[in-house]
Amino acid sequence: MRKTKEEAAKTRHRIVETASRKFRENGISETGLSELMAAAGLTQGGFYRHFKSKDHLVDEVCAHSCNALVDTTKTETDGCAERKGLKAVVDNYLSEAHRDDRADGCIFAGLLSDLARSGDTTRDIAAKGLMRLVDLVAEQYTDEPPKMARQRAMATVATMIGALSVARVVRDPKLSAAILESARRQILCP
Amino acid sequence: MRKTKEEAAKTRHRIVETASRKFRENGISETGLSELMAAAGLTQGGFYRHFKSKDHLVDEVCAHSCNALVDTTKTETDGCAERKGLKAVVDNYLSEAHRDDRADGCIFAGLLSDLARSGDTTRDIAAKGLMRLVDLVAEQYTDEPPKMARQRAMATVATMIGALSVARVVRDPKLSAAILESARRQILCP
DNA sequence: TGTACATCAGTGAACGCGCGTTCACTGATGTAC
DNA sequence: TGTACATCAGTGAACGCGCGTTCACTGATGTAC
Repeated sequence: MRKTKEEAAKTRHRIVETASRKFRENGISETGLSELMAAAGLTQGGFYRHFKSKDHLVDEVCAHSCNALVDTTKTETDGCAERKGLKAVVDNYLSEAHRDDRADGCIFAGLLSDLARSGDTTRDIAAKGLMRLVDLVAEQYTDEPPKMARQRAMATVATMIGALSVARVVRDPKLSAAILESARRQILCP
Repeated sequence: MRKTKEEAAKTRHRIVETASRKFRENGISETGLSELMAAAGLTQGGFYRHFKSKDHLVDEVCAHSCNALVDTTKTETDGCAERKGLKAVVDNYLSEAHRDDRADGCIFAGLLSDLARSGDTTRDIAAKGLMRLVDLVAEQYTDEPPKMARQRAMATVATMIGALSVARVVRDPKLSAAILESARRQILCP
C-alpha cells in the first residue's frame, strides 16, 4: 500500500487544504480528525503518517491560509492601476460573496477568536501573516510617509476583519450589507 | 436539600455569570459543563435543574454579556461632557487593560468567530446586542444626520471589535499596542 | 541491472478520556387542607 | 396556625458517544548490494 514520495506529498497537501477549508467553515475544535480525513478521501489512522498531532496540523493550516490570503490580495492589487489597488482589495474583501463563502475566505474572519485563544506558536504564525497583509495594504497608501501608511493600514485591516466578522453574525441581509458598506466607506472615503 | 426560590434564582444567576466569564476567556466548546459547574461551586448534575441544555445556556449567556457591554458603554458616555463620550468609549474599549482582561471584556471580541458559527437563535441575540451598541455609539455623532451617524457608528464598532480581536492575536506588546492606537486614531481623528 | 530487504503510506480496529445528558436519590421548601 | 404531602434544588454515579491517538497489519516503494 505504500505510496510514491510525490503521491505522499500530494496527500499531505490535500489534508492541509481540506483542513484549511473545514476549520474556517466550522471551527477548529468543531472539526474532528476522522471527519477531516474522510473529507480528504482517507481513513483516520493515516493522519499520523503526516502530522505529529492535531496542533501541528493547525499550525500548518494557519500558515497555509495566511499565504492564500496574502496571495489573493497581491493578485488584486497587481491587476490594478495606480491608486486603485486599495479599492479593489476592500471591495473584494467586504463583499457579500466573501461574507457568504467562509470556507474559501479570510482565515482571520473565519477563526479570529479561536486564534486569539491559541497557543504561542499558532498565534505567532497568524501574527506574521497578518503583518504581511498590513504591509501589502500599506503599499497602497502611496501619498503618505511609510510610518503613517503602515499605521493607516493597521486600522484598515482591523476594520476589514472586524466588519466581515460582524456581518457574518448578523442574519438580516440588509443590515449585514449595511455593515459591509459602512466599513467600505470609512476606509475609502476618509 | 431543596433551596429557597431566591437561593435558586441566585444560583442560576451565578451559573450564567460564571459561564459568561469562562466562555469569553476559553471559548464555548472549550468550556465543559462539569468544569463550569465546579467553578460556580456546584456539581454537574444540578445544571439541568436550571437549563434545558448547554445551547440554552449559551443563548442566555449571550444576552447577559450583551447587556453587560451595553451597560458599561452607557456608563462611559453618561459620565462624560458633550462630544467627549465617543473618546471615552473608544479609549476604554481599545485599551491594553481591555485587551488583557478577556473574561470581563466585550463578548464580541471574545467570541466573534464562535458567534458567527452559532445557530440562528444565538446569532439573533448577539445581533440585537450589537445593534444596541451601534445605536449608543451613533448618539455620539451629534453633528451628523441620524442616518449618517448610524452608518459611521457601524464602521466604528466594526473597527473597535476588529482591532481588539487582532491585538489579542499579536503577542508582541509594542505591535499589539500599535494596532490599538491605529484604530483609536482612525476613529477619533477622521 | 537484478535481487533481497527495509521502509513507510494508508487501513481499520481499538485505546482511554472527557463530553453532554440522564437518573435515582436526599431532604428542605412550598402548598393544600 | 399545624400537619401531611408534593415539589424540586442539588448530589454523585452512570450513560452513550465522539474525540485524539495508538497499534498491528498490508503491500508497494525505495534502497543497498
